[in-house]
Amino acid sequence: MDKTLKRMATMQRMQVTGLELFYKNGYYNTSVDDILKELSLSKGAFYYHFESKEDFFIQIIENLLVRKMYSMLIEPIEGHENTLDLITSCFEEALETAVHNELDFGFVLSNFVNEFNGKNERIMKHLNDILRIWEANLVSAIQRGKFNGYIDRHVDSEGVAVYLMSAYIGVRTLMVEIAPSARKYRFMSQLRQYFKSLEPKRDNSLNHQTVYGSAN
Amino acid sequence: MDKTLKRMATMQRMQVTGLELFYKNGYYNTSVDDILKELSLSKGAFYYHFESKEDFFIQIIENLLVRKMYSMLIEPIEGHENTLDLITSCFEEALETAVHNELDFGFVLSNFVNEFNGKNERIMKHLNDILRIWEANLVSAIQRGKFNGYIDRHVDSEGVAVYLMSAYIGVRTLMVEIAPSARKYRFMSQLRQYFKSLEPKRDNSLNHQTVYGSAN
DNA sequence: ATTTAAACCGACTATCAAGTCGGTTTATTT
DNA sequence: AAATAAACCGACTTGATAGTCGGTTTAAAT
Repeated sequence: MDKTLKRMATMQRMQVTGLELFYKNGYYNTSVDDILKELSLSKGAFYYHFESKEDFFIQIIENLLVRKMYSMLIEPIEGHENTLDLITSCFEEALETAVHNELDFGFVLSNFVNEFNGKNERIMKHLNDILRIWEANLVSAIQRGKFNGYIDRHVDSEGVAVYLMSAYIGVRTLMVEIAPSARKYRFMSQLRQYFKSLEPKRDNSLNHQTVYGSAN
Repeated sequence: MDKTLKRMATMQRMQVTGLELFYKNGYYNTSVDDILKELSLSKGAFYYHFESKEDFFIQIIENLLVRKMYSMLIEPIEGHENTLDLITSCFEEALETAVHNELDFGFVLSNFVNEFNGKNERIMKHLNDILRIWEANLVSAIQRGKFNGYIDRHVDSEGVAVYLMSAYIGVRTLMVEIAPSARKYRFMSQLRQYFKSLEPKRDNSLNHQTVYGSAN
């Protein structure tokens, strides 16, 4: 096999297995040897390809986590239809993978935020970057929804974005142990309820000020 | 000093400092020596009073975390007024302590859930117990709100409870790094918006089925 | 004052994990 | 076939930390 190909293949295998184990057991609770044992590789191979465990992890963030966040939580809502529907089905799908205990990258992200917060500034910087991208993307989706008439124009786009991310991250935390499927269902129907309240009010324009923007 | 008093005092000091450090740096990232150094005590003192680090932590959960959860997130909403207002001001206050980087026990809880999930079943059992108590309390608050006419009777109490806990835990995760104060403000105003949508609809009873209960 | 035990000290052990490095294998180049 | 370098091996070093234990201090009881 071509040497560069072999290099890429080995690094890829290490990163995939690394992310799996880091997700399952946490970064600090997963030793490099754990990953290597899984792959029947040695310390030498690892430190030949990566500078350090931390460096390894950052490459995982950049190569796997960022891409997956894009494909699961960012690109799916970049269409130009009703953005609230897009977000709904996007969350629906992401939470479904969570129910089946598969890797759900929105959660992986929030998990790592929890684990590294206050402990590793360098890694936090990378994680925060992803959060910011997610947030910015949600904000522009909401704004698009307003522009297209699916969302009331008085709605605070940034507020909704923060609220959505909060709710998503939170429900994933709650789903880890107790009744994930039931919690997903309940969560989703409350999300729909909340989205209903963001729709444009056409019937009575006098109510707008009281319903929205308690901006004091 | 009385010996039993001294014993209690020392154990209390250890637990308070322990919780502080466990919260700040995480359980696995805080050594027993870290705590002891903070208190100018020795290993001997620690293992004289506690069986193990794990046992120590469980006592912290039972003695400090549970009590604080009660006083911050459970008892404040046990009044008999408008429960949505009670929950709002309760969250408002809890998040305000979070803004000032003080110990916010709802977050401490979710932090630990993240840290121990899949790693320590025994500790998780204790943490899940608290989550369940919180949830049960929220559910009965919502039901009380329905009974008192502050919340529409078609609302799914369990759904709202899960949604509230999710949102709270999530926003706390988001508040750890980026713009906590702004995020708190945005979160709270969206929460109020969501609560608005739970209020009884008196004007048009025909709309009920379409607004609520997409229970398919 | 003496006894007794609770409370505490801190050196020590055992274990685990990150990272190093000299050596070996494998595949490509000449 | 020989030379070369990338890829990999695994024993070893270093540092951290949970838990142990024999000894010392402190304060209550007699």
